[in-house]
Amino acid sequence: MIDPPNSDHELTLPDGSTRLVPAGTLPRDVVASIGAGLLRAAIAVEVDGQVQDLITPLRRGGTFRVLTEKDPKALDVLRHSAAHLLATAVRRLRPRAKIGFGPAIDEGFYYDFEVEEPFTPDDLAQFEAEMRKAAQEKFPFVRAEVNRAQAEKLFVDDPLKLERLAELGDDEVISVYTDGPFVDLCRGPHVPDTSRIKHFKLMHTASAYWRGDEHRQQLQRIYGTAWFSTAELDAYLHRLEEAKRRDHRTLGKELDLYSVDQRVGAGLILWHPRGAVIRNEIETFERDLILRHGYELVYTPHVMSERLFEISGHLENFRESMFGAMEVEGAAYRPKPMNCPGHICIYQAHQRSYRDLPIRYAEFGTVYRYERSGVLHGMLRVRGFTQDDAHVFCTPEQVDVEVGRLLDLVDEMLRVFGYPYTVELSTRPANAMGSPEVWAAAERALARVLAQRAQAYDIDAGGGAFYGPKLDFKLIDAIGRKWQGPTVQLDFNLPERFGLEYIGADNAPHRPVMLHRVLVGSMERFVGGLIEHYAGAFPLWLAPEQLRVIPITDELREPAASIAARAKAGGLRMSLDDRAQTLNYRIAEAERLKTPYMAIIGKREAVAGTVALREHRLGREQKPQVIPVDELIDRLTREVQTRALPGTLAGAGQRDAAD
RNA sequence: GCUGACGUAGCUCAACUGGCAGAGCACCUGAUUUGUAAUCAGGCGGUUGCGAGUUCGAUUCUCGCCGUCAGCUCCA
Repeated sequence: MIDPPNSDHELTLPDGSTRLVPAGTLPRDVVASIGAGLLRAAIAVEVDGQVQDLITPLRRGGTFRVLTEKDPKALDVLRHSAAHLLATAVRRLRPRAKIGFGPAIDEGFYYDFEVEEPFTPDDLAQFEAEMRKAAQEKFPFVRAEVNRAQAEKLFVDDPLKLERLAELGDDEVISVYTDGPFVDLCRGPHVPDTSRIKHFKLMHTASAYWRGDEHRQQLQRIYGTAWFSTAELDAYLHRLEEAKRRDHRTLGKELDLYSVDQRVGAGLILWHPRGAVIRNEIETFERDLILRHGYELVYTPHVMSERLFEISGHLENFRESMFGAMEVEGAAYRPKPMNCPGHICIYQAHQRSYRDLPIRYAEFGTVYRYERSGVLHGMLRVRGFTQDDAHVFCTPEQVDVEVGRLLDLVDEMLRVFGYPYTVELSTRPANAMGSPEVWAAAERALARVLAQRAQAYDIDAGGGAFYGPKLDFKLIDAIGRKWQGPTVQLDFNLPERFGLEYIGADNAPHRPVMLHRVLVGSMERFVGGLIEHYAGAFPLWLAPEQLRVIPITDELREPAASIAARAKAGGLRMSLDDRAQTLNYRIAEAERLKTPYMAIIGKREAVAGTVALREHRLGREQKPQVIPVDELIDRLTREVQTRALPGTLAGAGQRDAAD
């Protein structure tokens, strides 16, 4: 609540007590009146849900809460101040550097500078040392509110700041913050002084467009991270290491899953046999799943006449990201960027009755999109990929049921891979087509279905596509990162453009609703994500090689070969390693490939009809498990059939840290 | 696409300011017959991403192209 100027503000403290303070009181004074210890610990305060620092005069009343280091919201304040500290250091060492923006971001902060020469890693080390010095100097962050003329004078040498200043409305408070030698046009909030910024590190430098506009100049951006404790900083750096260790590009090479080849072209994936096994298992699993869920499989061509994409509108909206046209007998053809037009044509191959609906067409459809060279990234961002695409054509009345079925399908699918997920409902954007009534009805339908199954969700207001609202599923991987997952989109546009119809019970034509949906999205991106999710140690059903049979000596080749043959007959993917190498060497190699199981055959096992089983996931400290061959095959076969996740096996030990 | 860095054997990486391109692993051959994460020896392997230029001489310097990486921008 914004109180009239000059009146008193009523503050409600967390314990329910209230205080009346004059407008313009500094939060610092309020906090001090609560306790001196609290003032020492205070980073900032939250008033009526707004974070502000201790030296910004109170302009409103409401709930009043002191933020200490324990509060996640204080972290943003720290990081924003760290950005100022960075600018302080840079300005000391590079007085001519012009300053841009320096906000807090997810795991740290950055500051943009306009300089003649790009920064080098050496520069970064110097800046960081200078930051530590400035932190020790314990400069207080001092806030001042100035008028426009004063501000223009302060930033006369900083054109980027002047540009920002010019955008501020006349009714807005212009505040500047000073820490020691550095002054910045800034809304705040900030920590009390620079000595609060202790646990930080400059990460890397990169360039960024001013205001994020690729037509404006590029600035030099320095990224850093800052935390309230060494432990948190170390944990963050450790998370980065962990992410690097799981990088699908490195593991993809080490595990021989895929490659790209300059001669083939950037962003085009070559699936090696071991990677193809994973993809094929996923496709087979999903194919069975969707057939059970009432889908029909279709196939459509990879190259289609450009006229089709004129009808669909893709050409007009996405020409820049489509592969170029090729001319065939005077007509232009293009690699398809989407599968929908093909599925629509199949729908339109017959006249449809309401009795036929819903119709659900599914295809593992390979599409090609021109992505700018700078955005390509391993398997995650490519120019050719296979979508597990499907389109549901239904009556408006069937939308609820169909969306419900999709939620079931998504849940069944994601559980198998061990991904928790969140759901986001994206609603009508400004440039939406179709009537607001239809949109509202569709959004209500989506929300209703989510509510029916008590599925929690966030709303991304205005985040829908112009042609319809959508549900986005975000996967959470093994180290807590979010990935784009399944999407379900309602489409009011394509049925209109293509003139889709069905004959209703009233014997009149009606327009069906179209649902687009993908589960994994793209096989390339999904498998890339799985590599990182599992850190290359796939669950048995996906493992390229499930079992490696290793006889200890040459004399045991025969019994080992017969065990291998039995495993193969049992449907397991296995190999026999009877090379004249030491046992240790062969185990090391199988471990390097993260082979889930090794069956080692010595004299004792050959005589007893057993194997000494070694499990990759148990790591270095493990005792071989001596079990009968039948049991081995039963156990592994069952593990494959149940698609057991690593760590969910009966009697499974802790996963090895060196996984 | 833009900015910066980079591209050397299948992989990971060396080679001071321009002066005969090297190592480990992998691979091949031979020896070793191994009890749970790399046995020993020998050998093969390169138009230094591609193409121009400067130079007596280019992995090294310059330009163009291709690709990779970190960001930015973009992602139906």
